[in-house]
Amino acid sequence: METSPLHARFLIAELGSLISDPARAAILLALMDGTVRPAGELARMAGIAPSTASAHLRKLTDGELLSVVHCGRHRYYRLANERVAHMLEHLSVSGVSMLRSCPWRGNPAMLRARTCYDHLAGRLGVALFEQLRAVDGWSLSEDSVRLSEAGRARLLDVGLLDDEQDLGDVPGHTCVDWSERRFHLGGRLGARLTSRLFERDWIRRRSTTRALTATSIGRERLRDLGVAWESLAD
Amino acid sequence: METSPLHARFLIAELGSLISDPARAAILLALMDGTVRPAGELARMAGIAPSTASAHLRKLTDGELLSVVHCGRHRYYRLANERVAHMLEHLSVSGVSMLRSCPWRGNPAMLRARTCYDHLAGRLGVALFEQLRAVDGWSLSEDSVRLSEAGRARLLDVGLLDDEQDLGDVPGHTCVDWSERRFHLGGRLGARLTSRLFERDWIRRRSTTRALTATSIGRERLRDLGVAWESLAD
DNA sequence: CGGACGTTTCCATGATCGACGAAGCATCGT
DNA sequence: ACGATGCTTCGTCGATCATGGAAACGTCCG
Repeated sequence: METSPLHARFLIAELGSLISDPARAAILLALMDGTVRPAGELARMAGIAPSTASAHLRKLTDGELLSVVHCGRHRYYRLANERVAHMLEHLSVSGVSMLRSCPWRGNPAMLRARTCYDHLAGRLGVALFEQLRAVDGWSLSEDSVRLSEAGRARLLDVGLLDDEQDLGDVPGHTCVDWSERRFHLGGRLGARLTSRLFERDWIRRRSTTRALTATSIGRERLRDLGVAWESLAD
Repeated sequence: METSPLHARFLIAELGSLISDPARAAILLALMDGTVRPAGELARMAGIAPSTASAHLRKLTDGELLSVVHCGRHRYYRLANERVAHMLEHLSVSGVSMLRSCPWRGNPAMLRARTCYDHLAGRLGVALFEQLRAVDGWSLSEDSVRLSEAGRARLLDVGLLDDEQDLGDVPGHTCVDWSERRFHLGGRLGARLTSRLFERDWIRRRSTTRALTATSIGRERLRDLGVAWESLAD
């Protein structure tokens, strides 16, 4: 169902209010790379007093643009989820790129496969999404992506899912992969499938970065899915 | 080059201010389907006095979110360009879909091929973008898409471009095609190529809608490009 | 030419909001 | 237990801004 047009204006306006202040915009920009920062540091980066920053941070968390984790006497803030990051990326209007700073620029490993928050991105993420699309593996609706029967069968086939696992109710969403200018899968479904890839030891993190590498067993299984790991290199 | 981080906060904040008012949000929502409406109608739809609406409309046009055309004693307003429309589409954060109302839902002809503002969209738009990508026809940079040498050669091959035409300097950009969850080409380059398609009579408008149909000569040429028009039907 | 209509400009009002300092609260280190 | 540190709450001031009515401007139609 669509959002009630009567209320949509208020939702948009509320969101607009949140980003209509330069200090809040600076805070959001500072967090756009996915980092987690304490309140004081954000105050300094925005050039405002701690008390002022606190008020802004409260608004942003109340508005569900930020999330906060208590840790001792520190409070660490970060973007609430990847939807917020994408929303901010798309705020550019006048041809000016406000893309989140790309730490993977010129990093082949990151371009090939990486995590985007909690799900798969890069060429591997895109390729998997496309391969499952090719076999009608997704059921696309207006605002979500779910695993179709065919998709579930496919993943069961290659051994990523078990018999009893039914992810048909888990919603995901398409996620714009700007490094590839294509879509990959995000949302809860994207996170679930990615954690399965880790559990099965098909993929592993490369050292401390968000870049990923496929294990030998993973490469075999990916080939079963129609994705040649070798071809994903630049 | 990236936008100066010092100024990005102000650009974002300015944009936020523009959409932070329910009345302005209502105006933008009313125009999100691409329609063109006079000031009085927008005032009525937003539930505010004409004088108030006039002030809002001035801000929105000054902020380059709307454009206005004089016509007699009327002033018709519309979204400034498709970037604004996409920005608004992407404003949804809380899982609520604020996608522009899709008049092509369940309309096979629109899904197959249509214009999106001034460029090609739907399955045909996506397929052409992907086919040229497959032959390295695009040179993708951070914030623009241009025709590469290979791409120019390809289009020259199939007869879409002439010898003397060099669109290498015309910038375009990727444009999210939500009906297909893929990218197609927008921006000035997208517009230029699309108008070429019309000039060559490869495609024509279907009656008065934005839906398109391929002529028989067009279908031949598209096949040369690796796009089978018949396969784009649902 | 004169009245109707659509739109904008001007103006005064009321409300909202961001700014910072001081004080309060919680936690860490010694 | 004590001060130091990180952060929030409170109170107040000043600036900004949305609002609608009245008046002015421009255009269309008798």
